[in-house]
Amino acid sequence: MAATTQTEARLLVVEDDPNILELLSASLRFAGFDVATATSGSAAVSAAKERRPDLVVLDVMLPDLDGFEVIRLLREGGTRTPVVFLTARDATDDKIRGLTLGGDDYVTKPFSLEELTARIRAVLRRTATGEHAPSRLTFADLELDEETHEVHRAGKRVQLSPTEFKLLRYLMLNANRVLSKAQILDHVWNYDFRGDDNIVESYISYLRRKVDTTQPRLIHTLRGVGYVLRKPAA
Amino acid sequence: MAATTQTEARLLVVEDDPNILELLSASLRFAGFDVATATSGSAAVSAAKERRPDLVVLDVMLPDLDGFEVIRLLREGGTRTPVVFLTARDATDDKIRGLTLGGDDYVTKPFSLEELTARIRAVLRRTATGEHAPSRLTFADLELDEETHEVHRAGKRVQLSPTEFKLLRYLMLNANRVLSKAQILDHVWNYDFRGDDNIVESYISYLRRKVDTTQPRLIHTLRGVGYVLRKPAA
DNA sequence: CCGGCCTCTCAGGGAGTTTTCAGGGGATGC
DNA sequence: GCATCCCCTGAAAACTCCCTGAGAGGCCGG
Repeated sequence: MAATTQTEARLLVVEDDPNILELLSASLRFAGFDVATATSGSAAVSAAKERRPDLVVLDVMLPDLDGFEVIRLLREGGTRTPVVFLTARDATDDKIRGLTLGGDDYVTKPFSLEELTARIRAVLRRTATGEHAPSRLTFADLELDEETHEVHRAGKRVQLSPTEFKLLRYLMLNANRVLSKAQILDHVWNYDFRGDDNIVESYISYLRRKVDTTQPRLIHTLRGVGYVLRKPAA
Repeated sequence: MAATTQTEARLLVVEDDPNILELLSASLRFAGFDVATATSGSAAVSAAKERRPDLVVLDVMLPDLDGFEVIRLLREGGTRTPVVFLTARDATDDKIRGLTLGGDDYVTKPFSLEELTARIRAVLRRTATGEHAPSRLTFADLELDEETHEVHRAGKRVQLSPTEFKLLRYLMLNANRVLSKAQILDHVWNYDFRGDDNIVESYISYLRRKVDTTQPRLIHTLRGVGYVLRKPAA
């Protein structure tokens, strides 16, 4: 995905399912993060002590220690590394609650990569030394605020559904880059989605109606290739 | 979540239960306080002498000295640091009673973070040099007074139950920020609450009926995301 | 001990959102 | 010009999430 120049934050991704781990590390690397991995709780603890990551992406269910244990061990060591947990959908787990207190966050499986990277960015933003890193993306006269979930086109506020919002954010993070429908599906939709490409066309259509009715048009179709967000050629 | 920029007051949190200590220090830090911790009465005394905190959050039940002893030792040393005590629910202890006289306060376990931070703010406000820091929150034509517990909408007095009041205060402290139901649950409800999200929906519904019946509507639902207190789109 | 307020749960209904499907139209290539 | 492929979009089905009324249970004050 995005060479969104993530200022090279160091991540530690902890996940025992090799498929998901591969998916995560590949796409987070591509998003510009410096990624290390671990497949068990104990390995995670030592890796974290050694590499001192800026943030840990941590599956709650691990073969040996569970995610909370891992964090407890790390924090006993005095490190206050922020965490984004990965949890099962139905996890009404007591411990999950309380996570939003210390600036940590969580994402429920199955998630979309857009969702996960957005949470990671948000947590890093909050814990960044310089107080308020901007949570606002802009492109031409388009503005999207990740914190307030507000979108403006040419100064006018636009209401978007969750999927529309994620799609637009993905386009904006990758402005001027052509994105295939498969690519969009892989990033914006949950990784277990098994529908067809047409849904991307549908959502592009919705987005155009809501944010691309004024000149100049910003969302362009490249027939047989994909879509791209860009200003028309000069 | 509250980057409510707490003017960086220095706190000393004294609590022997590691889970609660972690909960407290993480969230108070995140609320903008400069937090130091201690897990015993004697450690608390020396930490307080060394760091000179603006306020001490002090569990009454400690392994060595009890909270009152700690305070006695400190005050013998001439320091007049304000305190917020943490006590068990049933502590009908006489000593607790006298606390509110000296400008100190107490919160009974299990508490909500909203409750605790509100008490801390109130005590700091009272002991602040500049006499009366404002205890009134306002947003649009909504007014909430933390001291008198009065709420007005468009100049008209509104009666709220305790939970409704805490929820509204939390929304107002975080105006224009989107709050998920999980986040609201974490902050407004006691930390041992084990119910589901629906209770937040219920209380939002109560609040709307009491304070959001007039135009413009201020409490908005962001489907699939959370709630936000804000003025309608420009 | 009774009544009233408050908290919390449950479930039905409704509104908004996601997904699918199919027809039509424009672009592309022959 | 014609056939084909790809994309666009309206419509509707399927689904999810949210709102709210009703009521149980607890707590407090009378």
